[in-house]
Amino acid sequence: MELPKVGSIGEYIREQRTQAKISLRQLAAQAGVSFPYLSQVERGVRKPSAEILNQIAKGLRISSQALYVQAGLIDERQPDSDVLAAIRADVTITGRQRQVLLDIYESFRKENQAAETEGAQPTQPAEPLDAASLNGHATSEGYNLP
Amino acid sequence: MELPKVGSIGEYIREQRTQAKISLRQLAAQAGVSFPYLSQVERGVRKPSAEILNQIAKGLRISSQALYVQAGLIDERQPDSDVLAAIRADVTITGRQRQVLLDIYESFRKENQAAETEGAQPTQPAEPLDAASLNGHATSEGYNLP
DNA sequence: AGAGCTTGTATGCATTTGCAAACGGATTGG
DNA sequence: CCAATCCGTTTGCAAATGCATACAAGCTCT
Repeated sequence: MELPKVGSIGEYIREQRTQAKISLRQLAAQAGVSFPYLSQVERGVRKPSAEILNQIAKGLRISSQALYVQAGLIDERQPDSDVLAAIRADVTITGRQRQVLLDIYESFRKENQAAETEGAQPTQPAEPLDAASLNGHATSEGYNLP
Repeated sequence: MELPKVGSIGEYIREQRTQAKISLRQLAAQAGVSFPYLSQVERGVRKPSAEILNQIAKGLRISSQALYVQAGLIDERQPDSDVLAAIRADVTITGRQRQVLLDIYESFRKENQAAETEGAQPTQPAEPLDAASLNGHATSEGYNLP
């Protein structure tokens, strides 16, 4: 019951391989994996690790990420927001900074959504983004918002 | 320059975890993996599979792809989505909110860069994110919202 | 002083990966 | 006709993953 609903990774690989008109052994050689193992992978008997997947993708000349998505290793759920995805993917900031940015951005979104559904009543949110919630979550006791 | 010089994936995970100020067990619980194994992963004793990596990324609230890149499982350089561009392109926030996010993000970047070039203690900034720098840097008087 | 709680780490064990070798089945050709 | 190759599959087996359990060090109470 754990098996993915559709298009197991193996079928996808085999499809790509047959479409490329190369044999199992050839692909295995090009990918640098053993052909028996590739056979098992294609039939779903074995579940390959990411490294093997990466090598197979290289041998197939397709993008690794396409395979990862097929394998369900990347939640390619629609990026709920480009900003969120970008912040999460950013490696130049620390985890805490990331957390702060995510919190602030989400509070912005929430505030705007509330204002939308309720109607044009901008005077109401006397404290739309309260520092307390942020402080409670993040350790930094900054964010004093006049 | 793009890729931060990181020895192993484990160090990166531990760095992100400690910066997020959560314990090993907490992250393990959030990620759905056992804490002893997570310990071994962080110290490089074990090499986690992609699924575990994915769960860790989820528990760590960072993008899976960032971890895959760190682990060397994705060598194709996909332009790690630019946070600044994403914020500028976002239409669900107001102009002032946008300005706030941009300011904060850039101050983070500047702070990290200063810490990098200057100090040889990247992991031990007693208060890397201090509210004073934010407020002092803020051009507009206060981040008051709509 | 201890009990009680947390933190991270070492150990034993089922399960799995991934490979090398051996196996049947088609096709070709000498 | 039956070697000579191709093809893909099956079969053991070393090595690794990943977990549950048990362990040692640190902190806070009363």
